[in-house]
Amino acid sequence: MIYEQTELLDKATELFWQKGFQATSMRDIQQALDMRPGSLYARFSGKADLFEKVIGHYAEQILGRLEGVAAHESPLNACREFMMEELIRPAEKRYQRQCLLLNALAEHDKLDDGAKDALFQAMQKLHQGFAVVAGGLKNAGVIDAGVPEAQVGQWLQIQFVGLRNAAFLAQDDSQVTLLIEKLMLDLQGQWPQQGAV
Amino acid sequence: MIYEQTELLDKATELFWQKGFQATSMRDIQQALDMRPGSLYARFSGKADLFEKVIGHYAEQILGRLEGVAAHESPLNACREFMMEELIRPAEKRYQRQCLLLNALAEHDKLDDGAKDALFQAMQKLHQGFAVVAGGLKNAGVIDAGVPEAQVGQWLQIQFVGLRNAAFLAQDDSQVTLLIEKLMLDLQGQWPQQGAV
DNA sequence: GGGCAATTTGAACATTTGTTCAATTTTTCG
DNA sequence: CGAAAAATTGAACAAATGTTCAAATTGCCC
Repeated sequence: MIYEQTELLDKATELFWQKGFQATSMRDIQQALDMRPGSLYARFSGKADLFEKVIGHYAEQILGRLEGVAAHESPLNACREFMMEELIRPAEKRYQRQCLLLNALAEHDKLDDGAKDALFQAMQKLHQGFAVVAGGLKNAGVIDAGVPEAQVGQWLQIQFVGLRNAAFLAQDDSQVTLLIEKLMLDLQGQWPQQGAV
Repeated sequence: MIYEQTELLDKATELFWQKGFQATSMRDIQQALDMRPGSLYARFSGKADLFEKVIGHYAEQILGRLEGVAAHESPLNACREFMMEELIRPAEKRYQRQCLLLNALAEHDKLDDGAKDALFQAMQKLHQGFAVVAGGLKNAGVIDAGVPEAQVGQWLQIQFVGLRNAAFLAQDDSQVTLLIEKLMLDLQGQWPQQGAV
């Protein structure tokens, strides 16, 4: 069976997302893609290399979505929608409520240097995406112009990461919705002054 | 070498925290404790059982700390202190900035049913701990009496989880301190109404 | 000290893992 | 068509893993 690089990466992403890096064996991937070991190794130098590509692919996708949020006519509403889409996944895709990057980070010392670098770079890309959203929110007047975008970006990332965990564990999605509304309020709320105690 | 159960669990906790469940081999544990396989298996029925006990031990400890926070004369200050303690760890213990439970959750489908149950129970215990803190905050008048404790507890847990990740990645601890201050402001900020859109 | 129980030892086992490579099949192109 | 090039196959390997258990050691009581 032959695949385009993207299609192959999408399938592998799904597996890694579902089971994690270590728990996903090359045989799992071989079976899911109906490929023999040699064919896979002809495309990727090894499991770490494949994972590295998957991480990059995933980060690129998220970054694109966040740039879309920032460019929306109402970044605030787009931000809420983004959170809802990511957090309220149907039961059969519940594993997608967890963050692929965060899970990878939990296993980061089992990754070789290349994959580790790709992971930290992906986290940075995520942060960058949220900083762009912060910029959009500032332009829209939601946030005071004096608050640094990087700071708001980091805060948004924290909310995103924390909410994903809550959404993964939650049995009732209405709770999650309520927590997203709290996020919306806090976004428009007060921000600490740099330097002030 | 002989160990008390607690001492043994502490050592094992350190290893699992540092490397994760799968990446920590029984041989790692044997070496760290200077114990031979049979001695370990005489105390624990297997790796999963040991991990289960570690998770329980860890959750119990955190719960105790949170109850202390709630009982403090100023729960708000105690809450800030708790966050600072957990998030600003020295370089040699940076791995402790990540959450043992969250990391375990990332590997949850590699755990057997017993360990998985223990993990979900531990997460619930964490939530319970934060709900107790929320109660303390309500008593102190920080939060409006109309906001449910469980909801504030869940929100605090989200902040905790998200901040840990940020603190783990952060290169500058002053950024983390600033984000904790934002948490303090949001805690005293507005809360969404149940049922309202 | 002697004998019984409990604990500890460490070699060994069965699986699973990522990876390799010679042989085979498929594709390319004059 | 036919030969060279590229891709695919699948059996095999070496290393690591969780776990077991008969033998050796230690601890305890009379």
